[in-house]
Amino acid sequence: MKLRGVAARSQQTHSTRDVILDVAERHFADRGFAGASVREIAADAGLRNQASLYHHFKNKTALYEAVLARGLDPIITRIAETGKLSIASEQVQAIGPDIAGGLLDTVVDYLAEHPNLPRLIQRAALDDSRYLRTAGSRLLRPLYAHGLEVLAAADGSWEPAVLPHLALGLYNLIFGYFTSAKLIEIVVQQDPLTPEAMARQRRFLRTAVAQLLGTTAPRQLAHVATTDRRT
Amino acid sequence: MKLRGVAARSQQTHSTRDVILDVAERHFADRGFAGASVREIAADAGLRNQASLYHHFKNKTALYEAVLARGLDPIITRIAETGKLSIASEQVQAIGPDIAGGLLDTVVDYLAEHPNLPRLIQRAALDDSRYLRTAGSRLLRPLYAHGLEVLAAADGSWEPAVLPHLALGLYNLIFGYFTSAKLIEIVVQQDPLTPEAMARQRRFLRTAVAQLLGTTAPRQLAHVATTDRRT
Amino acid sequence: MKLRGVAARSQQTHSTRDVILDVAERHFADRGFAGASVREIAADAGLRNQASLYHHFKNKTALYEAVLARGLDPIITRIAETGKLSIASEQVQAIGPDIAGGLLDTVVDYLAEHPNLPRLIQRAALDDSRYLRTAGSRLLRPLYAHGLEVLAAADGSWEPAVLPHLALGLYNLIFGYFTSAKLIEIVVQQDPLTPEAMARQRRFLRTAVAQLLGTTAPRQLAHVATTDRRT
Amino acid sequence: MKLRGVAARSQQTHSTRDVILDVAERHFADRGFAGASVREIAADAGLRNQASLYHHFKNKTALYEAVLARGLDPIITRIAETGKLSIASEQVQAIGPDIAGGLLDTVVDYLAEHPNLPRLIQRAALDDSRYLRTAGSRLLRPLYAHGLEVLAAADGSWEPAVLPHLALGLYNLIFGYFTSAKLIEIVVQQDPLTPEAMARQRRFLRTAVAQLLGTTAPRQLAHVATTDRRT
DNA sequence: GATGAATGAGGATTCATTCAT
DNA sequence: AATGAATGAATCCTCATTCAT
Repeated sequence: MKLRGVAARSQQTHSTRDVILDVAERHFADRGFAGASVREIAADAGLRNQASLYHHFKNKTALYEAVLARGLDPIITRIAETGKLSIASEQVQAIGPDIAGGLLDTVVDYLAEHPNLPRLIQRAALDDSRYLRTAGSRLLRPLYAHGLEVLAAADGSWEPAVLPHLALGLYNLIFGYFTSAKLIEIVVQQDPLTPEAMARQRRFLRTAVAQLLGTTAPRQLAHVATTDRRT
Repeated sequence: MKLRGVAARSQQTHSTRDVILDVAERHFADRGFAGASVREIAADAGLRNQASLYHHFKNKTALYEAVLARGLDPIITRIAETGKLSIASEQVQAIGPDIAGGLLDTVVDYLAEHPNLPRLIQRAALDDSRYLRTAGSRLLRPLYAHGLEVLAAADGSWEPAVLPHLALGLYNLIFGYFTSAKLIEIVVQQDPLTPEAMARQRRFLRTAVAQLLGTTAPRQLAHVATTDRRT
Repeated sequence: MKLRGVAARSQQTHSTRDVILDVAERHFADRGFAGASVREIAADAGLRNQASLYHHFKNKTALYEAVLARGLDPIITRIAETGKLSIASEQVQAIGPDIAGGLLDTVVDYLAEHPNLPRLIQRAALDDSRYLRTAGSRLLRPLYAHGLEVLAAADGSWEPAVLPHLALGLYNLIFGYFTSAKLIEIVVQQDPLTPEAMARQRRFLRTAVAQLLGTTAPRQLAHVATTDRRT
Repeated sequence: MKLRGVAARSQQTHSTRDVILDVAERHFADRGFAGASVREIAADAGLRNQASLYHHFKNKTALYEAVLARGLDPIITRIAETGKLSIASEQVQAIGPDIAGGLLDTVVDYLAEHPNLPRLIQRAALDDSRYLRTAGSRLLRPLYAHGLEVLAAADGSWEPAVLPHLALGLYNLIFGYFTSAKLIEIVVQQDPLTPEAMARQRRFLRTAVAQLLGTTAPRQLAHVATTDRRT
């Protein structure tokens, strides 16, 4: 069995398809859909020729959407699962903060491990790609609807009409940190993805979310904040 | 906004250069640097030939940076001015919320009038363009330093190490609304830039900022929130 | 005619090879050699992979020539057989018209049943493919020589030098109908291959051929024309 | 004024656009639409780069249609003009054969001078290109309708239902000679476009058309045929 | 006999840019 | 200040073909 190039690898951990997806994720996150080059992605994936890539993905667009789907699915799944727990419990209101905290950690952990993803998502949000329009309707909408319910139950010094804005605000608070990573590095001149920085960000998020949801006194939260799961 | 023949307009408010900048801003915001096409920008600007564009801008990059500069300058100026006021006053702590409120309105008003800008900035942040690296060091850093001072003075149950995260969070809260506009439209199926939506967003931001800075009791803020300047 | 899975059919009338030939004939006739795609032919033939096609034909050219050969052989055979009959009879002159009529029907019938063929041949003639150059020399030349003899014997107010042009004219009259089928449909807006249209064409051809050969009075031919073999 | 490559020529007889059209006509006629390569057309036209071609024609398709239009226009114009003459005269019936003879010479002369054209047209008829569908409806249909009128008036041992077939037959008789040129060369092993061959073809056509229209006795036509305009 | 994977060469088209007018 | 023309490099994608299984 004589294999050359990628083929040699394909028997191992990653299939060619997965290698391509990995490389493409990085390229799309770094340079956006328009800025990424199929030629370069193929080359970085160890393919001798662009044509090979088209054996696995019909299109640049199909590749892009496969990358997005692979990245988004776990997030959506995690959020949905956490959501179900919260729905299952009868005391949505009381359990709110804990849920929120758990969800926060879950999502932030995942994003921290896949730092390409937030940029990918943010870029997709900026282009209004067809994929987001589809995935948006199908996946994000129920998620959003559920989020609103939780927020509505969580208390409310908030007038109902403003709740959607609160929801979006929370999203921006969480995702924005990663999205602005490049910007942060330039201005603050610190790597925002070190474990220490991430720990601080997690602490900040918990407190901030608690304050915005208004269910817990800041002081209590400050206490909770010290019991970090991960340094 | 398509124009037929530059000459017709050039006597009026907009010089050809400005027309190009307007069109380019839209294109860069919509599709990013790589996705925008000089040819299309020239065409949309009413130029019959791409060559004409090069009479006004050395190349695509120069055009891009001119667009960024024109868009960023007023924001930075406004923030800087508000900042000076706050610095000038001896009672930073007491005056904080008002300042914050004023700044908020100032910035949000400006962004609402130039909805391309936040997307432009966000894209630039994702791309880590040379321009942002330069402008970032020169303009954003002092701005950021000053912002930190204000936050530090504003009280806060916040531990000092987390303050940079708070600063970034506030930025994301404010800019993210516009940045995610396309996403919002898809998920919520409402135009996020109508006067009504903007008013709600302003109310949300005031309350949220007050809660995060922790200087004012939520209840009072809720009251303040009702006295909107703009519908 | 799309097939799902070659295996299902291969036991029946058509072997995979024949299915491929059928599909290829259609594709080559519709789009020409250059315009036809091996990939699409393979797909339309129910093959899941282009590679399979190469099991049956060495390459695209071999496939093309196989299609041509399969299509041309019966025509040449039929013409040759009719020719022999005519040669065998001592009274070529007298028997001419009948032979011509028989040959006409034979060929037209065959072409009507294989409407791809005339287009295939015409395309091959336009392309000057290597195959036609070979087959042309080998098969068509004797056929042509024989045809000339028949024409020469058939009487004719025709000067000998013009006879080759007459021969070609007859060919164009017969084949051109099918060759221009697409054109006809557009201009006349009628399907030229319906039984009725074919019957009219057969009637036209008999009369026309008789007039051109000049052996029979038009009036008589008009009579013959009414005794159509088919519809 | 320093000019290189095509530019040098463009001041002279042919503009770059015309040079491209000339080259493209040859390529399309030789190899068909699919078989012709934009790269090669550009190169043959003296352009250093394919991109230059796109300055003059939007598309390969646009180029193709420009070639077809440039080739067809004169033919259609000539036929239409001859048609008007015939319509103008009150005695359509009597004048028929002369008109037919004049038209024949006009069209055959033009085709003989532009031997690419018949192959171009034939290829277009075989592909059913969008252009033919358009031009077919717009230009060819009235032409065809007019032709039918003339045929109907010209006499008629022909039953009306067969007249369309007669019209198509005449077309095939005239165009087929050029269309089958490659085939002829192979089988007859003579260049079909020499002045002598063309003269014979013209003689053949006149006699054949007269016989098919049935208005003149073959013997008279044979006489007319000797007074050739060219060679 | 069939197929998944890979590949070099070439397909048409668009890119940003330059030059002479 | 504007434009028509030209161009090298790159774009995405499809071509026919091969190889190991």
